[in-house]
Amino acid sequence: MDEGLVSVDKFSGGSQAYFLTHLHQDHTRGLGAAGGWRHGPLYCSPVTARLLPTRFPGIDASVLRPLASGASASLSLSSPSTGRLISVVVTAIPALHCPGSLMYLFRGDLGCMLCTGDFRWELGCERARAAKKALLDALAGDTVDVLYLDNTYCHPSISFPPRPVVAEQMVYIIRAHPDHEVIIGVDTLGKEDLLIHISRALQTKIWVWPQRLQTIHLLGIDDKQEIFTTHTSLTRIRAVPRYSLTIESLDALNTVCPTIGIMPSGLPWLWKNTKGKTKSCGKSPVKSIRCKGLNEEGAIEMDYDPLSPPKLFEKDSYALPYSDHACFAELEDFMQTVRPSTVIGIVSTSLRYVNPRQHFSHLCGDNVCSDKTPVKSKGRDNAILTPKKRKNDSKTPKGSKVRISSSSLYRSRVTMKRRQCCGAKIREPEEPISVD
DNA sequence: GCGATCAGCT
DNA sequence: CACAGCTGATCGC
Repeated sequence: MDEGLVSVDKFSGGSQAYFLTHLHQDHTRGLGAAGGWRHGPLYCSPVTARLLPTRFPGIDASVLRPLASGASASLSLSSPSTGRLISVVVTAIPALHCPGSLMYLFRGDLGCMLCTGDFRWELGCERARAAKKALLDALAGDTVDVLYLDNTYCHPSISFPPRPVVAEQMVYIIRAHPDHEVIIGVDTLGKEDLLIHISRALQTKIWVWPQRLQTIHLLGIDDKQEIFTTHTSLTRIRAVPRYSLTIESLDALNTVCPTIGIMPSGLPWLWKNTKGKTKSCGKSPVKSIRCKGLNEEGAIEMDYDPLSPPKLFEKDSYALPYSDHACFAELEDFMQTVRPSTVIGIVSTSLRYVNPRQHFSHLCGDNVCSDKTPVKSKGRDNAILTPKKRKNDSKTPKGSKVRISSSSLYRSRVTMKRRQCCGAKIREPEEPISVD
C-alpha cells in the first residue's frame, strides 16, 4: 500500500493531507508543534475550525479546509514512490461524538476507507438516522475496504441508553435533591446538549468555568446567555472539569453546603453501587423508567433504576451511563450497515485491546483471512496511509544531572501558564471555604 | 528560560 | 480499569 499520503488524527508529518475528526486532546497530538502547523492542508468540520485557534494559537488559518457534514472534497495526491497522481474524494459524515466531530470516508484510486473517529450511533434518535443516511448516500453502494472503528466499548456486556434518556435521569436526580448544590463533571468539549436539557427542564442556569463558556459561545450556543453563566451566585448547578470531581472536592464543598456530584460517563466500572455490583448491565434492575417522545414508539424502556443510580463515591454522588462513544449494539448495527472487508480498532491500551474482528468477523468480507491486525501499543491507531514508524518504547535517557534548585518555582509557573492557556482546574469555585 | 513531550495518575 | 486531560519531570533549544 502506498504510504505518506493522508493522516487522520495524526500530526507527525509525512503526509500530504491531514484530517482531524474532533477537538479532544488525545486526537490532536502534534498539532501544536512549534512555529505553527505547516505540514499540509488540515481538514476538519467548520465547528472544529472555529475552535482550533483557541486551542492552537499558532495555527495558520490558510491551511484549514473546513468540510461540512455531508460535503465532499477532492484530493489530488502524488504517489511518493512513483510520483503518479492519486485522486481521492473524501466525504464528511457526522460522528455525533461531540460538537464538530466527523467521520471521514475516502474513495478513489486507493480504494475505499472509512475512519469513524470517536462516534455514537443512537438510531432511536433522529440525528443518528440522518448520519446513517449521509453515510449510505456517500458510500453509494461501494464496499469499504478498511474500516477504522471506534472500538472504545466494543464488548457485548456493554450497553447504554440513548443520551436523551440519561439526560432525563439526570434531571430526575437533581429534582430529588432540591436543597443541594450540584456538581457535574464534564470535559473541555462535549455534553453541551446534556447541560442545555438540564437547564431547560429545571429552569436553572448552569455555571461553567470561563474557558468553557468561551467554547460554548464559539459553538454558537446560548448567544443570549440564558443557559450558561460564570457567576456562582446565579445557580446551584455547576459543570466542572471531570478530573476535579473527587471525593476530596465533594467533601470540601459539603463543609459549606450539601452538595451532590454527578459523573456522566460511559466507563462501565463507574456504574457500580457501593456494594461493588454492576447495576446497569446486571440482570434485574429494581425499577425501570419510561421516557416519552424519544422515538416512534413513544417510549424507551430502560434497564436502569433512576431512583437509586450507582454511587460514584460513598456519598450522594452518582455515575450515569451518558456516553459519547457507541455501545456494543450500536457498533454491531454500524458493522452491519458498512460490512467492511476489514476492520481495525482505533483505540487500544497496553492492557486490553479489543479487536473488533473478535466480535464482528462475521460482518467482515475477508473473514477467511487470518488476523493481520498488528499488536497495539498503548494509544490510538489513527494513522492511515502514512509511514507506520510508531515508536513503541522511547526510553527516557537517564544519566543527566538531577536539578533541584528553583524547581518548585518553575513548576508553579508552568502550571500557571497551562491554566492561562487551557483552563483552570476548578476545585472549589468562588466558594470562600478557607482563604489563606 | 521556555516550549515540547513523556510518564504517571484519575 | 482510564472516556479525556491534568500534573510534574525531563529534554533540547
